[in-house]
Amino acid sequence: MTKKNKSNKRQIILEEAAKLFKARGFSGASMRELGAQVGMEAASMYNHISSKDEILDHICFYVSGTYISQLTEIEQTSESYVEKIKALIRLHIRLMVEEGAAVSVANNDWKYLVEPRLTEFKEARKAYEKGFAALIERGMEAGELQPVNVSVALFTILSAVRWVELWYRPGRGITAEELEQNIMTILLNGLEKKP
Amino acid sequence: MTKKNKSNKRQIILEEAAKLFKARGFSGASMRELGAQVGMEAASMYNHISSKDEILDHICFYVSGTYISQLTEIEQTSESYVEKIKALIRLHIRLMVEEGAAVSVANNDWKYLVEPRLTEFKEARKAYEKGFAALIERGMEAGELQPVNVSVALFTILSAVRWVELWYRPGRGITAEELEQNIMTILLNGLEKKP
DNA sequence: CCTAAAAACTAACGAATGTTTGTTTGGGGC
DNA sequence: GCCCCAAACAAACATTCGTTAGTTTTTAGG
Repeated sequence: MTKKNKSNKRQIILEEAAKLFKARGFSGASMRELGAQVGMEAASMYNHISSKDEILDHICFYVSGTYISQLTEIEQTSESYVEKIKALIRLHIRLMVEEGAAVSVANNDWKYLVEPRLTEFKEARKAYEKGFAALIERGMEAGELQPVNVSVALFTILSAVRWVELWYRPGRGITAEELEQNIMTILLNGLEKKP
Repeated sequence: MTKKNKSNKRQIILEEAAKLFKARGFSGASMRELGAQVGMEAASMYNHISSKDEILDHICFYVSGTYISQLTEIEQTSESYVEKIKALIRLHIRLMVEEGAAVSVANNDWKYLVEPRLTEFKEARKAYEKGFAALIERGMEAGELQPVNVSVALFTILSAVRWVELWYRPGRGITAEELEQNIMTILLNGLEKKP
């Protein structure tokens, strides 16, 4: 119980921190603001977390860990490359919809991580991009994808999915599934109507 | 001369501020850091600018002003909708390549603007998005574009172009023209190879 | 050269920052 | 009913923040 309660409070702090960091930025958010949002004094939170930096660390590596483990899973399926890429795009959209705040913080505030974790994070991200790029490259070699610059394709996909955090709200007249469908269509089939 | 010199120093401060804000975020960047980068004491900069907030204000509205004036220009041409949209995508990529720091700050740190300028900025951005969305909608009605959710198409385009700031360096083995060509192909024709 | 203005500097301000300290509180186990 | 310890608190810490004040240096014009 005690442990559970402790984990619980810690979890609440981490979740509220993700929301606050997303709204005000890591540097712009103060521990006193966070305390107010959690419902306790700033000092009290140090019973559950060890520093502001640790909060950011937890959020960033939670997100990067999720991405990487899902990538490894998708790599091992026996789908076509197009299907694997689709699955990754779906993963990005879903994570953005379900954990928008955390993903947003990992995307925008990772630069405030302190060494050596900053380097670790950058390496994890690079590994993920490399794995994703390999799928795109294989897809081209297999003739499933159009021949374009692989890095450009990779980053276009990764970015095209980022705006979801800024725009998507449940009840905006579009469901998460429709969102996926529309983004997928644009990225894979293109906007222009072919005769 | 005096006036010119003053403008000059002011311009240098604004440019270095854009770089610094991009690297460390508006909240994370201090006036003392900026002073060091400009080559003078923090206090000395107040001979040329009136506050840190004013710097951010200048950067954000310079960028939004550029976008809006270019949009109005493109709207008035007699090209097809696809061509107008292409021109806008080119504009985004070019501005990102040429003024990456300022664009980046306007994209990420506009939330630190202070009222009433914050509201003004948000309204300007909304007006721009509305104008851009109208072009997409007309393009669909004219049968030039595939029928997808207009907002999704709009934000996918706007985001797909954002990563350029994080990735593009002159001399990365790809020219700005190739970049444009590749992004345009992906967004308009799609990644998937059609039989 | 002399002078007056522009622009740089040093020093300091009050406010806000993350965090520590020491103390109080309150609920569960004996 | 008592004790204990996690968890809350208020108060204060040193540091950093944006900015101002006062002073000195640099610059340009007569």
